[in-house]
Amino acid sequence: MARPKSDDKRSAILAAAAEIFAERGLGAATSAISSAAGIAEGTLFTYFKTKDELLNALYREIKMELSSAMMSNFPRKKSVRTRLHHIWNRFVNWGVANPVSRFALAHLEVSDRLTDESKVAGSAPFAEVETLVDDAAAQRLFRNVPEELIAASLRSLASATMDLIAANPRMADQYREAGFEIFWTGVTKKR
Amino acid sequence: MARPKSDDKRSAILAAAAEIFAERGLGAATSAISSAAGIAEGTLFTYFKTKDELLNALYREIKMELSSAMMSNFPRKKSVRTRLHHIWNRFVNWGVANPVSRFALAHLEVSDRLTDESKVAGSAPFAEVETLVDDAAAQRLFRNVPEELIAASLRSLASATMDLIAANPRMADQYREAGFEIFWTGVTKKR
Amino acid sequence: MARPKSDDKRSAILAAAAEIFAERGLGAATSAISSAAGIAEGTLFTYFKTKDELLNALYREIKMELSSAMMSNFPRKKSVRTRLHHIWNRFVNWGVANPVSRFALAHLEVSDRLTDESKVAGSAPFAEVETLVDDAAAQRLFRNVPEELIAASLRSLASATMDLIAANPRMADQYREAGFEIFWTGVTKKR
Amino acid sequence: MARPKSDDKRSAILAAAAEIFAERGLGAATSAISSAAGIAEGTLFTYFKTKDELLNALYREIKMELSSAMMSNFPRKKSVRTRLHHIWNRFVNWGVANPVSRFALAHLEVSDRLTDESKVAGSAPFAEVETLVDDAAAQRLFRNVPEELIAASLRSLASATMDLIAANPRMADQYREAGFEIFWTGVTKKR
DNA sequence: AATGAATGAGCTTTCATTCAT
DNA sequence: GATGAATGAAAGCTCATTCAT
Repeated sequence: MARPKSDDKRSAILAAAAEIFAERGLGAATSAISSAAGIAEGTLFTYFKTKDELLNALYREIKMELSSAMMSNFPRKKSVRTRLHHIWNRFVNWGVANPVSRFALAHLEVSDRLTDESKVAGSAPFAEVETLVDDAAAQRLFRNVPEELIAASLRSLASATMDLIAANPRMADQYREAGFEIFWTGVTKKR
Repeated sequence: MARPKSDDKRSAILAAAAEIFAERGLGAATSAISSAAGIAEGTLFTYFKTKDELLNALYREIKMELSSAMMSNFPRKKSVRTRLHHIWNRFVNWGVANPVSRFALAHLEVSDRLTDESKVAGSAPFAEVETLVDDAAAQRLFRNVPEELIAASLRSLASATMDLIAANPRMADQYREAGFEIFWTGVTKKR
Repeated sequence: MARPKSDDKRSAILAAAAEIFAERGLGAATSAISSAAGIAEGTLFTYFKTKDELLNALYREIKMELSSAMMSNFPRKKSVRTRLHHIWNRFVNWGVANPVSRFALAHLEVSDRLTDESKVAGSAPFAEVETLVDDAAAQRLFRNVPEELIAASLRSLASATMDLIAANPRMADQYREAGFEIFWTGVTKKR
Repeated sequence: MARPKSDDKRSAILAAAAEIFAERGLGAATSAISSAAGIAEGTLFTYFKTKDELLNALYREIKMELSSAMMSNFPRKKSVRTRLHHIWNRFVNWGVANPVSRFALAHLEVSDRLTDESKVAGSAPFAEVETLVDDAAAQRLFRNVPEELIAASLRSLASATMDLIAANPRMADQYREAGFEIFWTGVTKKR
């Protein structure tokens, strides 16, 4: 083989795309991305046939990153609360540590350019969370609310928490813990 | 003035813009908007000097709409819970009843094209909510969490609730009530 | 109406396109055409939505030109020989007088970018020639050759004649007359 | 030389080029050619420095092929009619048997990318035809027409004949014979 | 010599904005 | 003020050619 397609270059493009998209939205020019990645305009298209393909690849990549950040060292045997807390912390910490990915993801998620395959692939790694919620529901830990509202609440409260931390990083620990308490108390039965 | 700029036309443009932006994102062409508004391409620019000006005007308009939807018949004298419940219900109902505005707003809020003035103007009408939260804090109703997390939780939980209702409108009442309970329980002190 | 689309400009584009295509083939850039037509690059596309649309319009225009050149003052009542001679002369003279159209047409005819509609529209004006050949066949003027070979011979001999005239314009009259004699003698019965 | 440039590969490229150009015109990408030839994109350029060089080589190759098809077993001693008939038949049969070469050649001949050298080289093998025509002229076989019109008529009528055969292969023999009769009768003196 | 990734000029087309009518 | 044609600067993408391997 001649020069093989380099994984480095592919990664550089994805990283540059995340940065540019996070900053300027998906309308940003591919030329901005290639130049940020330090490659020629045409080279981008040997790694991703179209801009949409790049978009979808980036989405899946970020989702995988996030999922592995959330799921590494997952305390599968511990209590529901511990497991949810683990997920919450990892999620929030990931968002705080990776604002670029987070913003890029936000843009990607509201766009209409993700294929169904990407959406499926992107949500697959979160199956564990579903199981967890099912589990808890079986244990009758939750208040009498539709199950899907539980997961949605976790996601949305975590996002709100990340925003606050981004605005005021010094308060990170307090926001993160308080956020989880709101979620947990809101969602579980009173005792 | 011979022919004064017509408020009708201005409104038509804003309505068309909301629809088009909701559907296609902010990248949509101004020509799509003018044609949806039933006016000539050039006419749009006598009402809004640039596309960004239109964007910002639309943002402020939607925010005002939302704010007045939330604040009409506000039970200023009633309990904190009643008042928050009022806001919650109005907010969620508005989002459900005005999906176009809601989606347009979502696009606008993640864009980098809103001026600081717009952001300020857009949040001003929500001052009442702040006051309300202050009030409640003074009454020591809330659990020991940073105050700004309260408002953020309300917003984000309400958004999540709207999404669920949009996906499954028959469950509207259940989602709305359950959502509020999660918020209220999560945020107030245990008794 | 504001500035109405001008027929002048449309014609200028078609003329420029003929010139450029004749010279460089259909691969020539649209920007070369717009600049030759004295308009901005974008303006071309308000008159022709795509390059292919321009191509097809040009084809039909040239075919119409040619057809009206051939058919004006057509001696409908005269002998078959006179009528064929008329067509021959008009065809050859048109080609000699309009080399740009002729070359552009040559490029267009071998391209795979003409729609079926264009091909039909382009051949329609030549129905008269068909009729003429049918007529002559009915009169048993032609030698025992497939009818379609008659028309094909006329076309191809005329083209060859035009090429020779283009290479040596002073011989125009001789080539034209000699060409017709070859055609007529080749195609009709010996007496 | 370690690995000499292979004639096989050169031929494969020319064959692939003929096929691709016949089908899509000269605008076709060199990458399509290299892939059809089963070689790498870059390899094409070790055999032909530029696309234009390939174009010109292909033109000459096809012309040589055609010429040798026409001239093999040439009945040098037979009558002018027999010799012209031989050429005619070989020419037409070649075109029918090698549509790819024929179409590629058609594209090449109208392009402006052939060098003068190529044009000269391409016409050289047809010197024999010239001689033949000279010969016949000396014998006063031809009608009183410019000599160059004779060769041009042969070429153009043969092309027209090939087109008809391509459209209706079952009629091949009839078209070929009738075509020749038109040519011969058209061009020679009446008796 | 062979490979195919890398390059960047060039292509067609879109679009916010201007301006003649 | 209203209109929509005119503008030209991008945009995404292609492709002949180069060059590291």
